[in-house]
Amino acid sequence: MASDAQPAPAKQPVTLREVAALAGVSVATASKALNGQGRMTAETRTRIRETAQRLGFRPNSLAQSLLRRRSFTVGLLTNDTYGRFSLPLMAGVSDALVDAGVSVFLCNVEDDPRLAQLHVDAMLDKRVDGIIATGKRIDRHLPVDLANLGIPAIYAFTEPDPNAIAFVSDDAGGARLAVEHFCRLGRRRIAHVSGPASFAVVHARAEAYRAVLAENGLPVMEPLLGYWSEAWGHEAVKTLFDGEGFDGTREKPDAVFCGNDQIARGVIDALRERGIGVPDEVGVIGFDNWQIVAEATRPPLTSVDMNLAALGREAGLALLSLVGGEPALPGIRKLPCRLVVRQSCGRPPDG
Amino acid sequence: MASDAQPAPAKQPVTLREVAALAGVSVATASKALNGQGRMTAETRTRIRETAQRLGFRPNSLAQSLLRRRSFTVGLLTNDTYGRFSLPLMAGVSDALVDAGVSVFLCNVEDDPRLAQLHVDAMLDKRVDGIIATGKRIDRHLPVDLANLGIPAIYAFTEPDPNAIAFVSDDAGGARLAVEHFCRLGRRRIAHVSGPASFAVVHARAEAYRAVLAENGLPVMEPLLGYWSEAWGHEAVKTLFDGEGFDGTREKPDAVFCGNDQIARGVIDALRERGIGVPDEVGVIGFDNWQIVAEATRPPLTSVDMNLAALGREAGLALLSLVGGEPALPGIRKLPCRLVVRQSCGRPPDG
DNA sequence: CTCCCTTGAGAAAACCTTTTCCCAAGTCGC
DNA sequence: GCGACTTGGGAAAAGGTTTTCTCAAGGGAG
Repeated sequence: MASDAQPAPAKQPVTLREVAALAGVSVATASKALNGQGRMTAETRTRIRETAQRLGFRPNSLAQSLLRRRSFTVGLLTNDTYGRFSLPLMAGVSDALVDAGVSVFLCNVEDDPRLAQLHVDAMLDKRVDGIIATGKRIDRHLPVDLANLGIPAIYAFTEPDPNAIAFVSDDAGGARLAVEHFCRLGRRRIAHVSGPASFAVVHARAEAYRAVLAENGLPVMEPLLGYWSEAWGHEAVKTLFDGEGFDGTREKPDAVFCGNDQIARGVIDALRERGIGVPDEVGVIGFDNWQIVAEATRPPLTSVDMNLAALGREAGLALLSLVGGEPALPGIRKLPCRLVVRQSCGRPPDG
Repeated sequence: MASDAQPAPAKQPVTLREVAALAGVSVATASKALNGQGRMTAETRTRIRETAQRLGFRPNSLAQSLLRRRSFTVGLLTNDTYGRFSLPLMAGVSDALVDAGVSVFLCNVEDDPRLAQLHVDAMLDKRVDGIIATGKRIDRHLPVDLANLGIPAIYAFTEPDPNAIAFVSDDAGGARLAVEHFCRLGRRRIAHVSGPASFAVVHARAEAYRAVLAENGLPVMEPLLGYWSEAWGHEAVKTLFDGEGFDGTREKPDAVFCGNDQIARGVIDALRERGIGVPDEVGVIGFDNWQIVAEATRPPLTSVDMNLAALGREAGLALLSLVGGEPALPGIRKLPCRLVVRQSCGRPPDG
């Protein structure tokens, strides 16, 4: 026989109709009882609730969505294949939304416009309440236009045009954090090695680097722009220590602020090979706080953390309020970074 | 006025009813026309199709799902926070499903049973067609039971009980690939440095390592088990080169097969610091083929790739056929790894 | 000229829930 | 004792689509 003592393998989900029938009421009343709406005796309400509980009733979200015109789903579009940036961000988004019962479709669209359109269409068909777009790097845009989709769109860690809503890390602020930390530690010859000039963040950070040095009356060395790789970090060390040095004084750096953790790692490895002590002779600070790299570096790498999870959380909350109909001004919100101090930057001279 | 020349900002999505009205037919006929069902004159069909096209009609997936009892969504559950393994896998899953119009909810549940249950419930409410579960490592299970959910579940890169359906990488095969490659290159003293003994894959790979050496009549050194970190790679090199060596012969290794790329990187760095040439004196092969690490290693690291994207694709296709009602035998399917040869393993002596 | 069959298309039910409107019975005030 | 109001609960529509059933018209066979 089909009846056994098991706790019901939930073959077909229980519907409200069944709950209502078993509780001896109409579906309308059952619905109201479960949603705390309508008027009925307390006895009726509890009876219905208990019946629902006993049957393990869970409302069909599809039916609800159809009626409410709200699916309680959002799409997260990314072109960050390895998830270096998008996964922490996604964690934040998810965290902000899960309590509202909102689930997230993750779509990796690489840089393929056709694939991007395919995913966007699929999400539109599924009536997502909104879309969050994120990119590998702040100015590497997605190959698809999210305006005029008829649903709210929020950008995170990527800046489209200025009349969209975007959340990005405050890269200039992050750079300040790093360089000012070096200043406080008494470093006086601070160099900057960063990624390609084609990235907007490279310039934002370089500007901040220059500004902080100027404020502290320290000499500036023209930032070395190259690639986001360890190999470039190695190469940059050659230039830094075999080259001209600062301001014609031929002084060598006692600190290097790097554009990301991979560059920083390359720099540290190259310094070690030259017999230059980190952090004693030269301090190094990275950017991104990619834990797995920062902690494996010897010594462990001090790095600027962009708080991607917080960024994702903010983006999620903003989308939620947008979906809820609250108005929001377009614009770009910069969220502060934080410095995660490990051992590569050194300690204050006096302890 | 509300009418302007813009290409219609699609405020409210177009419904089938509107298409039908404009084409002068009933919704039933419109539906059939668009789905290639029913019978009607070719003229009617094309007229309806053109109307739909012109209005930019896209069927409401929610309504379809409600009726078909199929939502064209699946959930991907993971506890891999940084997405090292789950993102490539997800890419494969997504790739397998996107053409079927299926979207993927990504849920990172960390190791929190409460959070896991929350996500599973949310997905059940949304009537996902199935669930794919994946873990950080093959034997690090999710803190939630996916049996008896009433929908198909597939495991990828994680093995639950043997009467589930799981796709995992053939770790033993991958290890064979690496060790046999060393043998072909003429290496004779092949050591193995791997992760913690608490991981099943560590033993699977170690077994294969022993087997291949035995088959080739080469001496076995007891595998060194430790951690999945660079630091452990460093430490292991001490043991390998300051210790007993092979079989009391006190011979030192001329090759090291590592349990992952981070260990391999640590080993290579430590060898360089000892002045031991890689690959000339000692060859090194890693596992995971974590591109960003493997390519940054000097020299670039030869590594075993678990084909996670392929794994994801297989899992996605399997789930699809399960959802389609096709029966599938429970069991664990192992998918082959492949060796990605870079420079750390050396070339054939006469090559 | 009938009868049957085919063709083309529409009506309606179904999926599941929410919400508005409605009604019957009871209660209160005067 | 009567009107007005409250209370408890149900009927029905709505959301957008698919599918089954139904039906009218037309065509061919006898």
